Amino acid sequence: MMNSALSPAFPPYLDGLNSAQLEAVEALDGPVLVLAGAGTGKTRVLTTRLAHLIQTGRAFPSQILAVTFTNKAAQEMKERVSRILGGAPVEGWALGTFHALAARQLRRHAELVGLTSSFTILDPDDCLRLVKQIIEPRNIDTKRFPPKMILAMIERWKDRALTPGDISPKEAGDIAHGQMQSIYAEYQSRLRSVNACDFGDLLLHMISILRDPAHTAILEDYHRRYKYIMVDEYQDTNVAQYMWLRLLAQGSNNLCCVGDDDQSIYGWRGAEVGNILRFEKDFPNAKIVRLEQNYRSTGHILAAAGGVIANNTGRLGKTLWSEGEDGQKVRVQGLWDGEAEARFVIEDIESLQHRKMSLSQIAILVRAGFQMREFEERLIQMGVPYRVFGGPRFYERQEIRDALAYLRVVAQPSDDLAFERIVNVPKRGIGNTSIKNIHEYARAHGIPMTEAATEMAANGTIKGKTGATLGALMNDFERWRSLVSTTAHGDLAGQILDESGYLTMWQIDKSPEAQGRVENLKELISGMEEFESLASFLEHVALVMETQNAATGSDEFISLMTLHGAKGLEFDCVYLPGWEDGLFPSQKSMDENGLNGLEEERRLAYVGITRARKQATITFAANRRMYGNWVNALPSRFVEELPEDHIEAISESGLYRPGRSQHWDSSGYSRESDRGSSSYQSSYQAPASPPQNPSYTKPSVAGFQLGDRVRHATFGEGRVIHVAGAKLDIRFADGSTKRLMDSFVEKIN
DNA sequence: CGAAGACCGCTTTTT
DNA sequence: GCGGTCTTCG
Repeated sequence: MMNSALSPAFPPYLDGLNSAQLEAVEALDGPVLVLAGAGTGKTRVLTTRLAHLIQTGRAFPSQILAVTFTNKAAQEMKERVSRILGGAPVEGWALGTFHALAARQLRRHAELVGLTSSFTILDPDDCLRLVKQIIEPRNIDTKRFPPKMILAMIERWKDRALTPGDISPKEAGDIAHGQMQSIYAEYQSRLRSVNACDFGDLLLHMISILRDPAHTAILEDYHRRYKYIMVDEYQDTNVAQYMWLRLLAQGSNNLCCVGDDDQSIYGWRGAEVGNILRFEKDFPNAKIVRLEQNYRSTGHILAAAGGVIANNTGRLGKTLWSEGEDGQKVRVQGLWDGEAEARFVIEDIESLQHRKMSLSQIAILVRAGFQMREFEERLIQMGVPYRVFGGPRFYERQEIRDALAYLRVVAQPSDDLAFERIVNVPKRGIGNTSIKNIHEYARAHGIPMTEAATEMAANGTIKGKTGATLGALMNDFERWRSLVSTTAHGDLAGQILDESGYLTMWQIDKSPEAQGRVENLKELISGMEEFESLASFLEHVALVMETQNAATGSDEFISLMTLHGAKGLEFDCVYLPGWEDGLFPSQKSMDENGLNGLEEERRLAYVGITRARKQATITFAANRRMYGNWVNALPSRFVEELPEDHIEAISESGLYRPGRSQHWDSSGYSRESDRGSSSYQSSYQAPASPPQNPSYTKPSVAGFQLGDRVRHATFGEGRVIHVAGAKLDIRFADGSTKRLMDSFVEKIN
């Protein structure tokens, strides 16, 4: 389409958009829903539209509210928009995650919900501790109703914007012996009393402020401020997020939501596909734009994915098409067991590698984390560099959370949860009994635990050595607090960790990971320096939980991650193992959520297949070891749903399942020959025989052994002193010990 | 108070 | 089969 011919003033950034994309970009006024299928240029539309708003003078950046789900997405949007606009960063707009934006608003109005503007945002760990405290005196059967379940229930209520007052006995059910409503109410009041919020509260409190008739001026102010609102991944919004958006959008009515109902995979954490399905009803006269031209995948891949997702009901309906080649059919392979599956996949990857395929273009996408181990072992054994995505994040590490707890107690003396976390870390002889006493004293007097501890140490309620230690610690906190305004917070943090003995605790620790923890703490401190204040740093950590990835040497590694983690990413070659009923679709999902659960699993299958640009390979195993037991499995029903014309069985062997239509069984298995005689084949000739060794042999440290000399791109030469799976502890020439992924080091002689 | 053994239970995860 | 949590004992 000759866009540039239409008008001489046609901005260059609109060049190359297809007609649907252009329509979405140019529909600036009124409610707009952009239904963007996988690989249809969603981000491009979003960023171009933002740039267009600014470029045409429709809005100043400060009049735009742009919402994403993850910090990563926000970051990407920021960069791409400024690139379109010529490189200068866009200043003054409200671009961020739901939580970051709501937090910013809530700091302005915190008093209206009984908080101060310096409220703490608790991490899930603290929230859980709070729940435990609340249910402890209530005689609740924690076997039947574990704290996690109770917290999850509260979170789901918050996702739906329900406050304790909204919980009917029917809604609460007989969970926790009918005490859920009162537990929730107590949870909220305890949060308030420590001047804290959980993530859900950020939106919940803002909603209650924005819809309070007593504060219409606040809502009107936001209406004046935000002329245009844009939302990414709308299919993942929960009710609370929807309500918040809706309140803010009432002013201008210029709301543009982008999403794909077929990629809604977060229902289990409160996302409401209904939000996107109902958009037209919620926003009358909404313009709907469908992006259906796919620029990512080949025809066969699209058709295979389309065939699977077509089995879902209640879709808005899109059909992806592509101008590209049909490409290679989706390959389907049954294997004997999980080990064979891993062997098959890795050997296939090696053959790709020999054909000069970049490892960075290959991904293995699993349904659940436990599937990764088998692949990791095999990858190590074969020496294929890989990286696991979605492991524990920086902020989740124990030492980081402990350090943050120290800082929180300093910055926020009423933060009881932080206080409890570190009062006896390192061990100071202030045990559970003392903590309980402090807790009771604090509750009885209506004061924070820090204050209670100070009093109790001073007035002799806690005597002897414990009292003295506690008194000294409280003095330390007082002293650190007095330094906040005069000391650079990075230095202060270093001082606190040092003087509290926390750093020493790890320095003298002999375990292999202790060294790494010390490094992490140093990284934390150096990372603080770029923040204005201790408070703004703590805010950042609470909301932005990403690790700045340390240098990883080369980017030549394959990616191993869950299907959930792969959303939004793309690779030339994608392996989708474990397509077995019960594992994928997950039995639990189907048991708990019935048809909805199954359909969400199917969307996950759709997401998985559509990650592939050129080649998708689906595998399933007849036998799998789960929780130490061998179970035999049937191929996933999603395998059956793959349209025959677009798939190819790789070999006839290993296909069992008598009595089911084995449409791939007799079809082509031409790839057999060009793979050559692989060792794995023989094991499948006789699928009736069980594996000789059910507890498969653990590869004894693939490439690396104790004492091996290795070289790392950054750290130089060293020696392997410990091996834990893929992780090696290496002592380097400078005397330091580091725990590294084996794929980042090279063996030397 | 804290270390050591028994016991359960177990998908996905961002903020 | 592993890891987190609870219980028991010194």
